[in-house]
Amino acid sequence: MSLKNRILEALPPEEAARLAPHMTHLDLERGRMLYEAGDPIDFVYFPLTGVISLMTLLENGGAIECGMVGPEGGHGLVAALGPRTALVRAVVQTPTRAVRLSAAVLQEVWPHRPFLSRIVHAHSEALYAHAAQSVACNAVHSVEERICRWLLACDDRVAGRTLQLTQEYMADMLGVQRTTVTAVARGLQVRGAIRYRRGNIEILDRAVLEAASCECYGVVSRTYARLLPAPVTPLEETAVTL
Amino acid sequence: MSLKNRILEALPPEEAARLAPHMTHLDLERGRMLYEAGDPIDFVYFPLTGVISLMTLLENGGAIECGMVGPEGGHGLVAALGPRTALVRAVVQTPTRAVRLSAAVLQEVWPHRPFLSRIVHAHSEALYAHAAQSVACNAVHSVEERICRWLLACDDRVAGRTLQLTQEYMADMLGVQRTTVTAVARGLQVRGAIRYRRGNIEILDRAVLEAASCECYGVVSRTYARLLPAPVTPLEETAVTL
DNA sequence: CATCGAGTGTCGTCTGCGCGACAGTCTGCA
DNA sequence: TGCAGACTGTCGCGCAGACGACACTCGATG
Repeated sequence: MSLKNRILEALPPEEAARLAPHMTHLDLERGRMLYEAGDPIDFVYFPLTGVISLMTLLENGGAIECGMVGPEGGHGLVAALGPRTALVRAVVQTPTRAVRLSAAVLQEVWPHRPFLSRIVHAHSEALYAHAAQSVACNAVHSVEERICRWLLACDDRVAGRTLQLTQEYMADMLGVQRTTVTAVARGLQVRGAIRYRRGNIEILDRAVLEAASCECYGVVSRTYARLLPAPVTPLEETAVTL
Repeated sequence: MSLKNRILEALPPEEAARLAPHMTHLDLERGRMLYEAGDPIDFVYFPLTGVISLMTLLENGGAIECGMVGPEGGHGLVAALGPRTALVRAVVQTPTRAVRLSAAVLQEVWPHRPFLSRIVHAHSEALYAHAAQSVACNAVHSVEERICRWLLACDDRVAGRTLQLTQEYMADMLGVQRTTVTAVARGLQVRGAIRYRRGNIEILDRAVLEAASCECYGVVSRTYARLLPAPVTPLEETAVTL
């Protein structure tokens, strides 16, 4: 996977040129909180690789993932539209390389640029589709199905075959017990789908994961593919990663 | 509760005047499907009373509720922005009186009207907040908590104290067993919170429901209150309904 | 008034997973 | 090189809720 953000790649030259002076490259370490719910949104983050998790907060201190932003999107894009306040917490889930853009600049430029405008709306639709599917998923699908779905979604957004995250972290995000995650992970390892090693999950066989995951992975992927710019030369990329 | 849609009520006179000629009053019977996922969106519906449910479809034919639109909002508003395609199924959940507006007119008028523009974005934020909270809710809260939350949310949107819906329907929406709903409903009836009678639920004591529901009801209500226009003269309304 | 179907009540079984406890193992750090 | 803490593995108990079966009751309809 190349280190590119698909929205930035798809920007028409003029719009890219207008925004470029306001962009900064950043490396975001895992666990860093970009926004707490209610924070003012000052910057939009476009990941080149890595996952930013959107989390719903619970009274008991827990936080459940309700969305993801990776190289297919940008976090904070929605805020460019109206109320510049974060609705949910945003946390860097895996080490992330990203481009940061001032939200004020975006907000000023956006209304006059048809491409940006379209992409902002499409992105918010895609996030809604993700959340809506997760509502149903959490209501009726098993923990194993949901874990597989989640691993695949992460893998899609991270360069390389290894995800840096612990089982405990994963359990918290999904709202399940750590011991349940361990049991499922063991099963997947036995079946050759993944390899676990102290905070690193290596994806060995996506086909097994896909078979064991619920329909939600495919449904959401297809929605993203329909709404957002396609990866640049997907065939070449596949060749490279293999 | 008066039969008014809060967005329409809050429209500045000029915007209301511009849209009025394109509006039609409708009575929508329970169960009617306004949009299937993927349908083109031709009309926006502003309920005066009643609930339109947004549903995520599952492979097994099931459909889980992932959002609600009542007198506080409008269904199809989001579509005015960009892709005029329904993301999820929309079904009339309780008998609904609504105003219908051509989406084409809205799409044409919207970009030039600051109020409409703001409201459309705020509404889509609110729907996202609802879905995001439901993701967490379905992951960690009990069926009883979720049922109470759901009854309260319906009650907020329906004129009168009686909700016309069966336990079976409710079970499908929430993605739980009908027998579980029956058990919970029995318990709530014993506690004097509701009264059940063949497809009609009467809300007798909201305080009991609130105590038995999870935090999610309050969280989402407050988000709606923050983002969307307040009910017209809420105090008077309370007096009337009592 | 008889019938039929939709809606509700109830019971029993089974299982996925929450929840707590603890043991084992790896890695970084003193 | 040994310690400490982070991470994973495993076990057992208990329960919420899935799932199926069936009986009852209300209300509409001929």
